[in-house]
Amino acid sequence: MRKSREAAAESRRAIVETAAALLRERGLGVGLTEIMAAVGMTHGGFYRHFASKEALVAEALEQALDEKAATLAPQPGRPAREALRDYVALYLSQAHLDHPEKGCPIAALGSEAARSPDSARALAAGAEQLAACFAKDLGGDPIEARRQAVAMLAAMVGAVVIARAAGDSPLRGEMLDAVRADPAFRALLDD
Amino acid sequence: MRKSREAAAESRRAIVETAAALLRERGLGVGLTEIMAAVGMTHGGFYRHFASKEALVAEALEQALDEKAATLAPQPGRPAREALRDYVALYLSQAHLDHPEKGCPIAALGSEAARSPDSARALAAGAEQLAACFAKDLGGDPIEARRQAVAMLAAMVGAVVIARAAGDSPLRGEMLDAVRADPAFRALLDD
DNA sequence: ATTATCTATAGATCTATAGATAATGC
DNA sequence: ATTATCTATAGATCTATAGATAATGC
Repeated sequence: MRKSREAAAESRRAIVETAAALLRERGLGVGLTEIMAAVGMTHGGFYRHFASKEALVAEALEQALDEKAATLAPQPGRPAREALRDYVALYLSQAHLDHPEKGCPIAALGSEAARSPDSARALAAGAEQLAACFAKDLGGDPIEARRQAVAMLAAMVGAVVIARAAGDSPLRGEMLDAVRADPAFRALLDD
Repeated sequence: MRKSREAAAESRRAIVETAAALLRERGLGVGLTEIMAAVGMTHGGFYRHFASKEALVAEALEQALDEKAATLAPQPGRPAREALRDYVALYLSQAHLDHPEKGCPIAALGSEAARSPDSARALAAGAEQLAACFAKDLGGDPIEARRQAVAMLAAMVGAVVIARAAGDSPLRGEMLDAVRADPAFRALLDD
């Protein structure tokens, strides 16, 4: 049942993509058997593509975070501040709470990832990337923009983590509202 | 090797306390065998005290969060705002980053707990409790105090989650500094 | 007699590896 | 001939339970 070189590369890509979604949905404890089954393969084939589960996890997180940062990249003819505004609005939305598998890996996996070095490194690199994009898009004094970018990232991640844990209690929506109404966020979102 | 009723109650208390620390240190994946061994018992004795692992986890998280909220309780002859200031200063400290086992369960377990209903309920109840204490201690207009309390909680949790994932990169300290320097936090911390 | 704890184990995971299979690519 | 994938399995977990043991508490 061997596949062509091209098809094998596609298998690899599918494993990373599927892992990126399943990890965010179910956590770092999700098994290789389940990931491979979701791709349509058996777990035995895994080690032709990756050295270890940890290697896959790191690659999946990196890719997911790069995709997120890419949506913040400057687009010709569109103000950077607008791209940031849309990013923040989507981040602080019910849709984001409901779909961790497509959402921010830091919010979905932050507390667990801090305990496994490779995952932590991937998340930290992503956080740094996001903070740098935020600061650039905010503009103004670079030092204050950087500080505000880092503080905004903290508030966004914390709001989504707590709101998700809140289930369907009132705190769920209140978390999003309270952060959106904070001065720095209002200035951006009301633009 | 049976123990007295009193000693059995002490065993139960020790299991909850040990679990509260180990869960925050190692995550929800920590095994009953390890928890019981840390208490000085074998895993076989566990089910005389608890119906399931999940029941222990919920109880351990509840207790840890109650302890946290208790440090915010009003003390005779001490301004509420001062208690809140100290709480926030400790929360946003290197010591808190370095000792998750004694720290905030929401920051230590937030993203994983969101996936297991009982744990999520415990964390959400704790978050609500903290938000209510914050709002009361902030004083002023109740609506705005509540909003600010919720937003501060989000920023604090997010900052600790990201800072812990950041390992020893510069982002670790920057996270704490950026949130501390945010207007609402400065107003409180500079008192 | 009751019961807190222990030993032992069932049954279900999980990561990783070994060896077989069958299709690609030379 | 090479190699992508599969089957099968080793070895190490993990939660939960069954039954034995021995000390408490009546």
